[in-house]
Amino acid sequence: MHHDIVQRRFALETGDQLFRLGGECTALFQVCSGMIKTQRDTIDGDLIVTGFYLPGDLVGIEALSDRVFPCEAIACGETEVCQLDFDSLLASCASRPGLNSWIISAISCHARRKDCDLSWSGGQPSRLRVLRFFLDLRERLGGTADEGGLISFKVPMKKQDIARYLHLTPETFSRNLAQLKSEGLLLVHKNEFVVPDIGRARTATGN
Amino acid sequence: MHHDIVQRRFALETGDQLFRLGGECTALFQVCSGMIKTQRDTIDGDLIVTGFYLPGDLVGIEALSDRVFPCEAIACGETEVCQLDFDSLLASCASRPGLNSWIISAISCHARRKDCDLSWSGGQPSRLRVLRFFLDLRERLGGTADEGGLISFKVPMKKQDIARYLHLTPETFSRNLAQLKSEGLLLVHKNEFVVPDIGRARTATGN
DNA sequence: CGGTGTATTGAAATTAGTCAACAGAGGTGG
DNA sequence: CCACCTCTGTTGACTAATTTCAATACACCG
Repeated sequence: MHHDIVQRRFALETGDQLFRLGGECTALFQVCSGMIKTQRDTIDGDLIVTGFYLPGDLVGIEALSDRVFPCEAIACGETEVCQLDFDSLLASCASRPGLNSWIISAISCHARRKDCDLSWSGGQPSRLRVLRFFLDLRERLGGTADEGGLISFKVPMKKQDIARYLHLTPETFSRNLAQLKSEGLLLVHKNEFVVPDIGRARTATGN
Repeated sequence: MHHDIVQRRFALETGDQLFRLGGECTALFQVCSGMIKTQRDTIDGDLIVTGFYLPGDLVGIEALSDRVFPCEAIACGETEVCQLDFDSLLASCASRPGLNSWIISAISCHARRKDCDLSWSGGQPSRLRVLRFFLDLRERLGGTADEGGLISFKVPMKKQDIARYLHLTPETFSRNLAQLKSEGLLLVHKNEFVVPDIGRARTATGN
């Protein structure tokens, strides 16, 4: 989609930095494969993860207005991204209304996602936050059905990153994950996750 | 600014609904005076506030992509808003590059704000969340300096709303507020708030 | 002067965080 | 190929924080 505005496409390895906090920003990035996480230090020195970006997602939207990145972006696993320069993007928008509404729509989606994140990243008990996180991730990743019709999905990020995203300590996250496994709501093997009974899992989240 | 794209301007009373959850969305709203809050039910039945919008802020950005509001918007106190229709907005963008980048910039600012909210809406102890909330609000509201050079600001929303925004119970919020008052970090009279010593308050937040 | 909704306060129960020790996986070098 | 090292994740006991439940105070409006 919109191949003519892609400036370049490149690959990142695990841990590679796509951009750094405070860096000047002249382009957006769209994830093609893999995963990007964004993170930032809090004012009391903790590190928190502010988002995970999957294929199709745009990274860097927060920097469009003042062109400075408010966070750093790191690849979780092997990742490919496309680079979309602002200036050529804006220039193309002028001549192509469709492109313009595509961008606005994409940014709006991003805002909606963040907004929804706010709904469940705080407040509710940690066990629900963890379960919802995996249900949401499963949905976003799509996953591939195996012979039994179950969908497994690969989780490339470190557990510590998930904990930092959910505002939990690694210990609390680990305990909750163990509990969810023992309840049979999640099956875990290495980085492969399976939700054996979606209906039951949804019920457990209160839905 | 951009008067020609304002479709209409109207006033709301306390508690009036600007739009409802799931409602069809054909326009953005810009707050002219007063305050708008957005809220939503969580899947377990709690009500949470997802944002407070002050004069200049755009409300409804999350709905741009699929044109359905993901939350409801309510006026906190007497409020005036401008309505900006999507279609005419997009049409105007085509002919006016400046308008287009203004919109993109505004949406990006919104995203950045949400992103920063995520940084402090969870995790940190409740006392810091409360203090930071008021420091942030003070900065956004601007406030008016009195004879002593201190800036007081009026807080139109209910305390319960703030609690729901910060993912705290009203009780916890109330206790923290009482503590901040007793520490002399906040002065409160009715809805008027004063931060007597900004430096000390910032230090207390860990900054 | 009630009356209703909102805010505060207290004590108990629940939850998450902290600190410390241990286990496992992955990588490096002998 | 194995031993070792390091980083990450797990588990346990303890501590600190927040929520919950219940009662009371306060403010606004009729």
